[in-house]
Amino acid sequence: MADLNSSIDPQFLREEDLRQGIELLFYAYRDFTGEPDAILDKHDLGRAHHRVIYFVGRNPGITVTELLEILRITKQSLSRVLGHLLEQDFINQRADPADRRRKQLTLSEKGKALEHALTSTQMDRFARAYREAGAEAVEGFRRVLIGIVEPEDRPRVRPATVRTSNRR
Amino acid sequence: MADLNSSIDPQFLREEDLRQGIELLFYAYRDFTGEPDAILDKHDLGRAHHRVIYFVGRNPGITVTELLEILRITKQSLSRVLGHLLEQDFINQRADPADRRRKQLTLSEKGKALEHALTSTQMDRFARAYREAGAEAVEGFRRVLIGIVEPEDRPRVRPATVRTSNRR
DNA sequence: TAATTAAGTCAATATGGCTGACCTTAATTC
DNA sequence: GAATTAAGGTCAGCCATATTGACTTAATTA
Repeated sequence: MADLNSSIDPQFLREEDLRQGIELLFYAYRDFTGEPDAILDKHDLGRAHHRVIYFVGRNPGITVTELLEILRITKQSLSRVLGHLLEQDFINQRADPADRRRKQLTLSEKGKALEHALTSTQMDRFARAYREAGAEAVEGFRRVLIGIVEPEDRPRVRPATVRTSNRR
Repeated sequence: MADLNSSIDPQFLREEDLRQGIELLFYAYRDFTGEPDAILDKHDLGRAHHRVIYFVGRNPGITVTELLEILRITKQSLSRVLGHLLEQDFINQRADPADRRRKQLTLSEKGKALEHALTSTQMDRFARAYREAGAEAVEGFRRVLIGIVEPEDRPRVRPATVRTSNRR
């Protein structure tokens, strides 16, 4: 790659700043998973179960294949975790009436309760960070993170709520 | 927790926006680890090795205990991974002359080369995202992520380079 | 000298990924 | 209608990486 410390680069593209970004992402992800993990432990569930519960809750009626695309794991890996959640009635499945091979996944009431318990710890963390940083910083946070995500998975909707600056 | 959709909250604290943040962090982390993982595979190493190589490279002379505090894993878990990296001469250790119980870890030339190969893919990703988002967004990104990290692990130094706006 | 600290080790266990092979059911296409 | 394709599930085994707990060694410090 090109010399990152080239004099023509803006200062925030210097190696030191890029490394700080890498480290912040590592630490933030580490800490952001800590609280849910503690709750999951009590239910004998792991982080993989959390991810499934989260995305099923967020996308009611999602199919297994769609879930696999989000999680980027294999069907076999998902199967164990999903099977467990079905057994324990955190998740319900029903055949898609339009294509009965597909099984639509939804959270049960029990699943919704757990989803809420898990996600609310993360929302609290985000809410505090957002409040402290301010709306303009939140918009920057969003813009940078979207740039880090692979283009095909970037969120499509641009929430009206973060229109705080008059760029573009 | 309090009703997140209370009318007194700023709009960016609504549940929908908080969930978008959670998802962005998930997707960003997932994609940010993808490229290094592919390189690591070729060397028969895993993500755990990457983390060790990264933080030893970033903190030359770091001790095992200090590394454990960053990674938040157990000594036994680190031992296998670190042992492997020592065997394969990615990392060197030498006793701290001031306290010979402590072993100072550094990257070998081979380790530095791998560290660079791994990290440069991540720096490229950050550089592109930073460039597209702009200096102001980068500053917001930093501010929010720091708020998500547990206070004791927040970076201490405030780089002069990101002073691009005259806030505060 | 005794206690503490840093590091390493042995053993057992769990989680969550992976590959490969195979099956069922349903939809689509020839 | 038969053959093919697609979605989903299942079984078996493997591997990486995490855990707890008990213990050792060596070096430093009180």
